[in-house]
Amino acid sequence: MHDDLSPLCGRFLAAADLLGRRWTGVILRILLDGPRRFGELAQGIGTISERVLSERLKDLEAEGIIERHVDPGPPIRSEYRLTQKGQDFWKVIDELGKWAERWVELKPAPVSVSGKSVAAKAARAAPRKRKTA
Amino acid sequence: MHDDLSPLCGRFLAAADLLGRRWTGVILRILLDGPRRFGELAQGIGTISERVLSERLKDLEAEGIIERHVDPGPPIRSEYRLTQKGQDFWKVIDELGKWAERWVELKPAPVSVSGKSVAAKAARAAPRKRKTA
DNA sequence: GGTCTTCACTTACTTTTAGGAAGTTGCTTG
DNA sequence: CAAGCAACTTCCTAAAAGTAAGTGAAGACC
Repeated sequence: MHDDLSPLCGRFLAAADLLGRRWTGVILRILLDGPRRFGELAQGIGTISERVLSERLKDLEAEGIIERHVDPGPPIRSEYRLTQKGQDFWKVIDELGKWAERWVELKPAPVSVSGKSVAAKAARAAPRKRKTA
Repeated sequence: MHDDLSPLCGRFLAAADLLGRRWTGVILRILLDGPRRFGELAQGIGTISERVLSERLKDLEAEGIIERHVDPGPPIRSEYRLTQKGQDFWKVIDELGKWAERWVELKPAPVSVSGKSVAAKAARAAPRKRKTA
């Protein structure tokens, strides 16, 4: 079956662990478009909390994936940009994006189309993003 | 900068959210090698708790990424396998693996080589996998 | 010059998710 | 019939993430 896959070694586990933290993929996706400031990232993502964004940026910086540049030009502004290690992540993000385009259907709203409840199974799980409550 | 990337739309966010749950990438990586049973997955991953593995498998099944086949041949056994949607994920996992090969350095152990503490920064964060405690 | 606002974060507190271990069900083996 | 799988659940604790409010420095407004 895809016997040409990279092996499941410690390296892979570390990478999966990184991407397995919430928002990491989205942050990387945005930074691949170019450097961004803290506020821009927060806005671009929309639903991330500043607390977690701050945490994630520190994680990524510690991993050497992004760099933080502070411009103290009085209105103090910081900017985050990808290192080479981070830039190199682009193929992963791109493939994820392609997969999403092919397979993810936006659920427009839990409406039923011709009697069949479209978002049936989704309803019984998903305590993530219950912003509506 | 990579202006040919897929857009940051709802589809991407959903995909990133999926992969942003811990263990998802690793489970997919293993299933890309072929169908696996619950116990095999648990063993293959090593450090996942059965509780979470069970949860993650249900998530993935609900998303239509894997299928659960129960073989009631008295020793009841279940088997998980990828659907087409799941198989199609292979490029993402493969790129992640390639990135990991290029950029992830295995930290052999927190030994100091010639006086310099090797795992210096790693030490102050990482309450994940503190199995050693 | 006192007040207001922005930016980039922190702190404090709550909820959700993950980890760890023991229990459950159904069937088999000694 | 006690023990042992296999595949899960349950229960309980410990990390993460969510939410809101606060901090500090620099302008901008009045």
